[in-house]
Amino acid sequence: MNSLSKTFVPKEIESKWYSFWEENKLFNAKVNPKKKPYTIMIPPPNITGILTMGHVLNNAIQDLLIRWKKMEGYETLWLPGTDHAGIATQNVVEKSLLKQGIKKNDLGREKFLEKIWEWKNQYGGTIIKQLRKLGSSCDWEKERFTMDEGLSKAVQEIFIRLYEKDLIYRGKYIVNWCPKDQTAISDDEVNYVEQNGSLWHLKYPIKNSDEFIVVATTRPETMLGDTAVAINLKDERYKNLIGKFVLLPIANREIPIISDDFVDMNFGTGAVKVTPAHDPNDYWIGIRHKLPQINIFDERAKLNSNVPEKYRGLDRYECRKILLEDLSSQSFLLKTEQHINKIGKCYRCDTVIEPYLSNQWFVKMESLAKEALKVVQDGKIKFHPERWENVYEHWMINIRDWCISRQLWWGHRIPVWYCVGDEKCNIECKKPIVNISKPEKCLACGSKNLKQDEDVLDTWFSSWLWPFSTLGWPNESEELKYFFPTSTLVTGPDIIFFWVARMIISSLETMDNIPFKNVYFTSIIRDLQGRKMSKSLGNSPDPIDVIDEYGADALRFTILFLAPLGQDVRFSSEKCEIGRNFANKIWNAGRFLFMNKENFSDFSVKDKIEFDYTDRWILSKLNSTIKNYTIALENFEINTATKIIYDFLWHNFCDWYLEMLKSKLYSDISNSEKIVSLKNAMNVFENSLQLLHPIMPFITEELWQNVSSNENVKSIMISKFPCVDESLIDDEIESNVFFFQQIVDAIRNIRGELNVPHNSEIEVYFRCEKNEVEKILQFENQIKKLAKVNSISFLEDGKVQLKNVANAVCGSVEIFVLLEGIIDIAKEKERIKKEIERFQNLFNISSSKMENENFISRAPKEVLEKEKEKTISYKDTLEKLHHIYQNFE
RNA sequence: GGACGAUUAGCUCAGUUGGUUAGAGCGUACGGUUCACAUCCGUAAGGUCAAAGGUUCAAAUCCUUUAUCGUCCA
Repeated sequence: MNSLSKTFVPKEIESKWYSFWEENKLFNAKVNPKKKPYTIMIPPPNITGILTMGHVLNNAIQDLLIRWKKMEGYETLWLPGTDHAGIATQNVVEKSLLKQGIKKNDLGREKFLEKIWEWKNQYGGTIIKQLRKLGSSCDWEKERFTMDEGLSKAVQEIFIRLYEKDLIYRGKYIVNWCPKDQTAISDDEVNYVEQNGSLWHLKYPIKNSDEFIVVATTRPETMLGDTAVAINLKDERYKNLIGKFVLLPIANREIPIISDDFVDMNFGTGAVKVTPAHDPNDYWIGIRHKLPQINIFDERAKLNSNVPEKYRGLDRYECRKILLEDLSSQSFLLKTEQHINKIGKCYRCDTVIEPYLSNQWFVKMESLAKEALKVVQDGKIKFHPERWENVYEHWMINIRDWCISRQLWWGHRIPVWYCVGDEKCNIECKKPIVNISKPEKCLACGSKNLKQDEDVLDTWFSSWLWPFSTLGWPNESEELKYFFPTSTLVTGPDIIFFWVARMIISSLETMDNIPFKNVYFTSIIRDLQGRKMSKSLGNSPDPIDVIDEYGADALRFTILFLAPLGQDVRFSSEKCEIGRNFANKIWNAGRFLFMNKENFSDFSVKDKIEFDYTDRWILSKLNSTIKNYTIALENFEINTATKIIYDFLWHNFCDWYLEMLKSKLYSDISNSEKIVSLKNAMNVFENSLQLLHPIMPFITEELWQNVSSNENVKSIMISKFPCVDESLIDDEIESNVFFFQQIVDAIRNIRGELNVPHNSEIEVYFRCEKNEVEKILQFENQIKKLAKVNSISFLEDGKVQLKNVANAVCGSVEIFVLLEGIIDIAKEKERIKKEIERFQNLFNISSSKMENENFISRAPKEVLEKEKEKTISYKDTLEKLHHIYQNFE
């Protein structure tokens, strides 16, 4: 192993090992009754998407879980795939065709879909390719797409099942309608912009009275479609009007005065006109109060026949102008206020969108939600962090029906046919025919003139089946039986309603089982200013660039290190230095071990040699690390786990253990003794690499291949995950080594503070109890090596007064560092004085507690005992420091 | 308006059920390149834990209020 370069170069090994894993089929999962399954379904990214930092975090966590569970002996399946993203994909392709001068409508539905498939086949796999760069151990042979044949079948199947159970229906729904493009658009496609507008106050006369109620509106023209006036029940001004009627001006209709919590008493006059057909909020008020919905526009937003003749055919803004004049002349317009409001515009053509009622398909959610709520409340499904359960509950309790139809071409076409019919048609022909394929004829009139519903289903209507449709449902495959329910879902909290909740619902409905046992909600990645990373801001680093610069391991490590459970994380690519430096550190620790191993031509040991305290110490530390690391992972405390292994490798293994090992390797002990320690070092290193592998797969594989103790196992991926050996956790050894470390720290502190040159070795004297002499001597060589000391001596109590020394007190041990000629007495005096102040402070705090009777009577015994010891120790240290200080006088 | 979260060193963040001398990484200052690593090693400075009350022998941690920021819902 002399080929290891001085610094770790990720590029040289990443693709090599990824191919190795794939060629050896280490990512592939099989039904294996001898093993327990562990399954993760990837949240399918959008085929138009490219890898973002959010994906990096999300997939690093999934890969960590999969690799860890695989090493623990589970049959792991991480199933990858993508979703077809109806709106996004259709828009992308539509735009690119427009650049070539081709319009969607000129092509027609079938040709356009062909174009989308072409696009999908060419570009749709981008993100999947990028995931490999990260090291993701997905089972690529099982990759799925939401518009695959099998998954499409699942969509049709669930639609029909729910329809037959009367859980799917067709109804009116208010959508964002673009009057220019004449299509509904999704909420995401509406841009809300602030505009200077007006707030018009209109007087509505109350029936059988001379009084008026004044409503304030930003859209007076919609009054022609008003079906109520709403006020807040708590509003004293209007309380007595509830249940009365007003006579709607111009339209001359009677409409009721109702009360609804939605009404903001402080906005406008506190009374609002309700137009259920033309405002989303009013729509819901209308639903709650069973109000009629009067649509006053046609699809071009011109007034239709539901308004008085005078206004028919007018554009909505033209109508507003004329109507305001009429209201004014008839004294219904009380006043006009300046008002800034937000209006929605079509992101494509900038036309003001019109909330518009249209025919849509819905899923009845109420009955479905009940059990889905229960499985989370009962703890069958656990959320991490838990607090998202509240959000989930709130949504489930206040659930609304789900509008699943979309006016698009790209997606699963709704499996519904309508009889277009002929002269024989009757009422029954109007009933939709729900069927996977086109029925031969209308069941009512026998006509063969049938037309499929033009709309497609919401993309979420296919992804809510993802945990089981990907395994073959509705077919009862062996894989479905074995891998379902899945183990953990890793996703963002922003899609808890869109996706997580709906998967739980669909799974309970079709599989009669939960879809996953745990849900891990990831952090949101922000930039350094705390802004969400987004394409339009351009503040999102391209993870592929980051991988090229720092390496995939470094990126994975850094993002997991920075992202605590449930908190957002501020990221910039420079932070990957944390991971890169750590990788380099491990790399060099490996180099050190391999280089030293090569110094021995025969690496076997014949004599029976026991481990010394340094070896037992690192084994003790290793085992508590294994224990804490595993507990952290089991609790989904991933950044805690990351910190634990970082701290162990860097600060225990490298900083102390390897340094102590050096002093042995360069001493005159026997080769066998050296080899025993070196072998132990390699064993501990191997275990550390295995712990770290799920986080940093590439570098650990590369190093493990050189350190592996088992030649029958070809990859660290399938080596056995370290298991804690409690018998090796040794408190006594740990406290002894801690004692030694404190001594070394104290001497180093003196060296550092007094600027003793690195290469000048120093003489050190100790003054301590007899039993501690032995203890210190045990560490003699290590102290010499780690604190750069050339001689160690002991002073008998009170016998010698040393001048020209720097002093330290370390528990009951006094340390004197001989610094003839170097030491500045005044400076040293100052240093000791500071120490005295520090300990005096500690002593005061501690002793005042011990003087507090309440503390003594009420604090638990252990706390009391500990405090007592502290007081004694501080007092002892203080006395020694005072003594030293007096020596200067 | 409601719900949830955040506020700890110059910066980014840890801190489990109340009891440690409140930690880490980066940055800063000083010293270091013969023997794994300058992507490194050693040392140090830096905090009235957002504010005010309260509970307790004991509060960064629990409770109340306030402020600022953020997310979701309406």
